[in-house]
Amino acid sequence: MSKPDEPVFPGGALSVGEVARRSGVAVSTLHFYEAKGLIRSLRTEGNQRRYPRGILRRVAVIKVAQRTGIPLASIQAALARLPDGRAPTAEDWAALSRAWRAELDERILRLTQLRDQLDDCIGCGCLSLKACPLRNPRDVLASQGAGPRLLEPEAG
Amino acid sequence: MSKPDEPVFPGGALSVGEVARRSGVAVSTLHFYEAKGLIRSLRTEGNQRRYPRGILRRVAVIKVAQRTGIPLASIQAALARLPDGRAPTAEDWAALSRAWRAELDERILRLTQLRDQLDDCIGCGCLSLKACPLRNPRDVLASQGAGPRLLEPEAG
DNA sequence: GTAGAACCTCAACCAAAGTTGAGGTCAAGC
DNA sequence: GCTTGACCTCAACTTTGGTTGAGGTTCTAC
Repeated sequence: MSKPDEPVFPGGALSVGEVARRSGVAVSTLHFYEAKGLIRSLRTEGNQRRYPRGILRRVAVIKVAQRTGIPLASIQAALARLPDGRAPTAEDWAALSRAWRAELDERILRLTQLRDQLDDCIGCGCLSLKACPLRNPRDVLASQGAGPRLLEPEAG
Repeated sequence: MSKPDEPVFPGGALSVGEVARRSGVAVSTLHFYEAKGLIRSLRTEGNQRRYPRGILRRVAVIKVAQRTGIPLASIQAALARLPDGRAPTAEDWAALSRAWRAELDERILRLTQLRDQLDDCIGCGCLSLKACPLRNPRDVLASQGAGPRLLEPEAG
């Protein structure tokens, strides 16, 4: 409360330290995000980063997307599709949110299916049974043709 | 179908290649799991791995746990608590499943909360607002004391 | 009795998402 | 005008969950 205010830069720009403090991400992470193309900065004459106020929203969006389980590379790709010249509008952000909500739905659905299957298995101890859908997709499902699967797609 | 059957080893033991084929994980992954203490093998006189049949269930359990998002180290710890001498019973596995089901519930719950918040935000574009719970935990929530949080705990 | 498949170990490499540290610069207060 | 904190770059390191490759051995089948 009695601490001196943060320095106010021309145009309301924020230093990297301020962005770190206010967004809750480390300075090194902001550097890292910049290297990955997730954020950009202007530089002072002395080569220090300055961010427009919109950076806080952008970082917040990145963190939300990360919490949904989306990898940074995908977040970067999505952010890259935002309008280039002007600041993004509420609708721009909302469109991103809708897309990510769909991915989140997908993840929740898959985890829920897994949970339900696990429930079934708890009752019967069926991880020991050949027929258990959780047990062994290659052994059981693979031999039943290429139809829809109960499980998450395999990583490979 | 016309392929020769897999070799049958004494006691129904399985070679690493068979386990890989039947469980859907790579041979290198089985080596890796063994190095991490998730599975064990007996060795032939020629130093080749042989697994008891129960290995397929064990690997299946590992994969299920991984799908719920549990890291290998935790899976290893959980498996280490299984009875040492005898083969695990259905109830042993069911106990594991119950524990992991609880973790899965937790993950689903957090993702669902996140989704609901995202829903709210889609309507109002509120990632731009100071008050948005998704936006900036440090800026908003942190200043409200150490009470329960709406969001997932921060990684750091 | 030998070809070739399957196996062995060990080390190096990969990707993601950062963190840490060295060595040096910038900026603000006294 | 100097000290101190904030900042800069770049390289190396971390963890998780593996994969890849080199160089060598074992097994199975003809």
